[in-house]
Amino acid sequence: MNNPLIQDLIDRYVNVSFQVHKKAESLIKAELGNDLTNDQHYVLSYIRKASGCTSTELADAFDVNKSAITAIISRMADRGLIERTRDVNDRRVVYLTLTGAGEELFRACQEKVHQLVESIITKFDETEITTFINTYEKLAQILDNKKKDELGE
Amino acid sequence: MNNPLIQDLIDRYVNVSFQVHKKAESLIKAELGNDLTNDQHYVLSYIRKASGCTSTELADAFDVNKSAITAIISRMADRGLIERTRDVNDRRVVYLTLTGAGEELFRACQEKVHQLVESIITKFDETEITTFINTYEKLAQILDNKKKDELGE
DNA sequence: TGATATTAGTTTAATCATTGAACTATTCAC
DNA sequence: GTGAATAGTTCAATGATTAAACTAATATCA
Repeated sequence: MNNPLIQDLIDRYVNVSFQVHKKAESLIKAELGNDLTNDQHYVLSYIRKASGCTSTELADAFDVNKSAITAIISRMADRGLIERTRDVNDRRVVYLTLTGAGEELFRACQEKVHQLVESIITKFDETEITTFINTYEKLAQILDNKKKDELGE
Repeated sequence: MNNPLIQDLIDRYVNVSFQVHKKAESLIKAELGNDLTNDQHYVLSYIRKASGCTSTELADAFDVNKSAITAIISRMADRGLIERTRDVNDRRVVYLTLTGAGEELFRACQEKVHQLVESIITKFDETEITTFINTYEKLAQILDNKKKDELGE
């Protein structure tokens, strides 16, 4: 297609998503300091919500190789933030949970991240931000389907 | 603040931005294949628009240490994608430009990325996507100011 | 003018993230 | 009960990142 309007939207989207992504990561990283990398923060966040999840599930959610997850989990397990427990019935499976220390560190980091996000989104009026997040969530859904389509083919 | 509505928006935003970011990176990565990493694609894209820019400028735009840029540029210069030219008047400064090969590779990759983005944004109606991008751009601006504020303090 | 600051960029050592391939151990299927 | 599939790990290689020390060039200003 050669609709110039669409081309312009694509350009703007590619540009802005790249910029926001870089800057947001950087601001979050500043909040996390030396306690957690951004990836580790994501992983803690995921396990906290889905306590007892598996590496395979994480690899799916994060769209990475299972060995990448093994590496991240190992680093955090070494620091006593995450615990691995083998399933008694299917001994191939390993369940992931936060330790007390993991929970505590996550809460402290999440507090900072929420304050950061709050300081940002309160610069929008409520309708604007709600509309934005709605579309954003729709986009997440579309990307998810896109992924599944590709695997299905 | 304890406004539960805001808290909900923050939760939704943190979640969705994380998801979209992961999935989008992954889809773009699939398009780029073994030709370029996502970061390298960003760098080519930047230099193409700002031909003759410096490492310092890139480090600013990408919010990373200058040595990170040196490393990325070096890898791509080794592959003949980017050229470094010293300023004649201020011999500390190095200007970055794409080589012919860099230009060509970028165009091929950009073509694929644009097709991907087009297949996604055409699932929204035009008003929706325009509104979304407008807010997104406003967000980019706010993040940028936030960054400058922090440096200023 | 000349000593000192600053600036642009690189190098180095260390760490984290990622992949693909080979591997272990377990369970499933027939 | 043998062969295929599954969950997870290990290993080797590569890329990205940082902080600190460094080189080389330019700016400052006494």
